[in-house]
Amino acid sequence: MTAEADRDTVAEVLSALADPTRRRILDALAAHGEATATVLAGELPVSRQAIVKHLAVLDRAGLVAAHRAGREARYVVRPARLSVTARWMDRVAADWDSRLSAIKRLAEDASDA
Amino acid sequence: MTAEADRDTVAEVLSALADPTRRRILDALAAHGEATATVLAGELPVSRQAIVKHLAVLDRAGLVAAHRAGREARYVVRPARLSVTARWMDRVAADWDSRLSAIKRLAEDASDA
DNA sequence: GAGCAGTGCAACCATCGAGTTGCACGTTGG
DNA sequence: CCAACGTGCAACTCGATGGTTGCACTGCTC
Repeated sequence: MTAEADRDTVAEVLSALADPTRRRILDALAAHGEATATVLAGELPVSRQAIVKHLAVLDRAGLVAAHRAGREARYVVRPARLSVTARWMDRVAADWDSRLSAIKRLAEDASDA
Repeated sequence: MTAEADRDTVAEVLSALADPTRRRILDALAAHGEATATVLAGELPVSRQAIVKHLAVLDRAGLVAAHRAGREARYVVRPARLSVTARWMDRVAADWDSRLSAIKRLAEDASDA
């Protein structure tokens, strides 16, 4: 995956995870291993339709995958994109850290002079 | 930091990072090491006031810190919360992974029987 | 084959938030 | 000292989106 694709992935994952209801859906989904929108709607305080929309967002972000079993649409969590985003975040944090220590070094050198 | 505080932190960081403009602000800020809202507004295609609001959000999320120098308010990035969120994400991804392999094992056992 | 689950689609509403503009206040430098 | 610069606060607009309800369709089951 290229760096640009990574950036897009990260953007989608972040905005998908920004919503509390979607995080709860992912929690419930992970707990079940596999579940339908109707089942999830039974556990969360929102309508089935709301769940369906959220699942669509999560699907676009690659955080869940769907497969049909007869008349049911079963969803599963997908960890890959989450790992990508976690790594991105770690890289950014490390980058900030090194920049900050560079600044600090400069400041100390200046006060030495 | 307790697990609950972590969850709150993560929620705030995620919704702060969900906005593309805020990510660009953080980028620019990291590049400068230290910058004022006015400077940032000069580099990004939004007004100073928009930057100010975003910086307030980022400050609440603990991703930046401000200090006054005369009539200026200088901002700096703060990596800590970002690392916390990255670790949280990694834990969740690992959790999903183990749940998925547990399911898979069950499925294989079932087909063996 | 009739009826019931379960899904999918569409229209609609309300709220939230990103962005703008205008103005008043403190700070600094000629 | 006053003029200009930078900041902070408030009011307003507007699009995105989370949520709802209603209905049509499809597949299971008796």
